[in-house]
Amino acid sequence: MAGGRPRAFDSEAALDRALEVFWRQGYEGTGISDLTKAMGINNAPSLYNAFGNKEQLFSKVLDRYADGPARYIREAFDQPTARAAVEALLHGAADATTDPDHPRGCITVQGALAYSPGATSAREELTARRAAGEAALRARLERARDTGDLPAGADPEGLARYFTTIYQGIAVQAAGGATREQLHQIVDTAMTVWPAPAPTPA
Amino acid sequence: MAGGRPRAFDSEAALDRALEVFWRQGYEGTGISDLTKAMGINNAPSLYNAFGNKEQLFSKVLDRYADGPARYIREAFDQPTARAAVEALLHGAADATTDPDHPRGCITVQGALAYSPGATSAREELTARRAAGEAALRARLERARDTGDLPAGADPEGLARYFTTIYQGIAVQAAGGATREQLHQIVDTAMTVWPAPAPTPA
DNA sequence: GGTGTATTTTAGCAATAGCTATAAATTCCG
DNA sequence: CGGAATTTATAGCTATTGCTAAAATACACC
Repeated sequence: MAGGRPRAFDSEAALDRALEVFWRQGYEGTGISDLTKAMGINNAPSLYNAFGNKEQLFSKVLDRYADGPARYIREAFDQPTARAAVEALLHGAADATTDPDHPRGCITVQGALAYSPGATSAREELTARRAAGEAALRARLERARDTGDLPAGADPEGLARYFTTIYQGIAVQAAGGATREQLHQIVDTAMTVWPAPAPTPA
Repeated sequence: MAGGRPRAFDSEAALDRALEVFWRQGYEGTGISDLTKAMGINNAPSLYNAFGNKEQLFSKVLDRYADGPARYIREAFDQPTARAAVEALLHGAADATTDPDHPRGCITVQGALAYSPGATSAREELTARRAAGEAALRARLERARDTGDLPAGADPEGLARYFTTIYQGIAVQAAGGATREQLHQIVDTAMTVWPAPAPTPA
C-alpha cells in the first residue's frame, strides 16, 4: 500500500468553493466547468475522482454547509429555553442569509425548489433536509412542553411548522434583497405569536 | 392585408401548458423541447415565432399566472378590511399552492431563486414581481391605517414584509409537501400578530 | 387561379451539458 | 532503481442546449 501522486488542491477549500457556486446558482444552474473553475481544479476527471459525480458532490457540499455557514442552526437548539432556541434560529437566519461573505439566502431553500426530472435527486435531498430541520425543531419544542418550558396547551408541531415557514420565508426575502435589519424585524414580529405561559393557579 | 396560414395551436392554451412546465421545473430546468412538447407545438420555430425567445415566453407565462392561478392575490386586496384582505391572501395561498390541478408552490418563488448567469433576467423579473406584491400589500395596509382600519401606531411596511414572508414560506412549505390543512393552520398562527385596535378613549 | 402573407416544416447551427477512456505524471515502498 | 498506487492531463464521447435559415404549406383576398 503506497503513496501515489498527491492532490494538487485542498479538498475542503474546494468544497467551500463548490458550496459558493451551488449556493448562488442552484443545482441545475451550476455546470461542471463552473465547479472546476471555482474549485481550482484544472480538469473534470480530477473532480470526479475526488468527489464522485455532480449529485454526490452536491450532497457533500450540503454536509459542508450544515457544518459551516449553517452551523448556527444546530447550535440554536442548545439554548436553555425553547424561546431562546427559536430566537437564536431565526435571528441567526437573518444574519446568515445576509452575510456579505456568502451568497444571499439559504442553499437548502433555493438550491432546487423547482427542477427538471434530471435533478430529482437534488430536489429530494433538499426537501428531506428541510423536513429534518423542521422535525428537529418540533422535537425541541416537544421537549420544552414536556419539561414545562412551554405551556401544556401549546402545539409543538404547529409551532415548529410556523417557525420553519418563517425561516424559509426569510431565506426568500434575503434572496430578494431584504436588508439584515428588515429580517430581524420580521423575526421580532414573528415571535409575538409565542404562547403565553399558563396562568399560575391562585 | 391578408390572412396567411393559420395557427395550428391555441395560443392561450399553449401558454397554460408552458406555465405548468415552468412552474414545475423552474426557468432553467425547462428546455425548449419540454415546452414545445407540452404546448402541442411540433417545431421550435413556431414557438419562437409566436412567443419570442425563452425569456419573453417566461414573461408572458408570468402574466398568465397572475391573471389565472394567482388571480386571488389581486382580488384579496379588494376585501373591505385590511385584515380580511390579508386573510384572503394567505388562505388563498394555502389553497392555491396545494391545488391538485397545478404544480405545488408558487412559480414566483420557486421559478428562479438561485440561477446561473444566463438566467439573470428571469431571476430579476421574479424578484421584481415579488417586490411588487409586497409593495401592493404595503399600500393596502397604509390605506387601512389612513382610514382607521388599522390602528395609528401600526407599521404597514413591517406588517407587509412580515405577511409577505409568510406567503413565501408557505410556497416553500407547499413545494416540500405540506398539506393544505397544515398551511391553513400556519396562516391562523401567523394572523395572531395582527395589531390590536387602539383602546377607545373613555 | 394568382398573389400576398403568415405559419409550419425540415434541417442544422455553435455551444455546452455531464461524463469518461486512455495515457502521462508524481508519489511511497522495497 | 523497479513496481504499485494515485492523481493529473489530454482528448473526446454522446446528448442536449437555445436558436435560426430556408423552404414548403395553408389560408384570405382579388
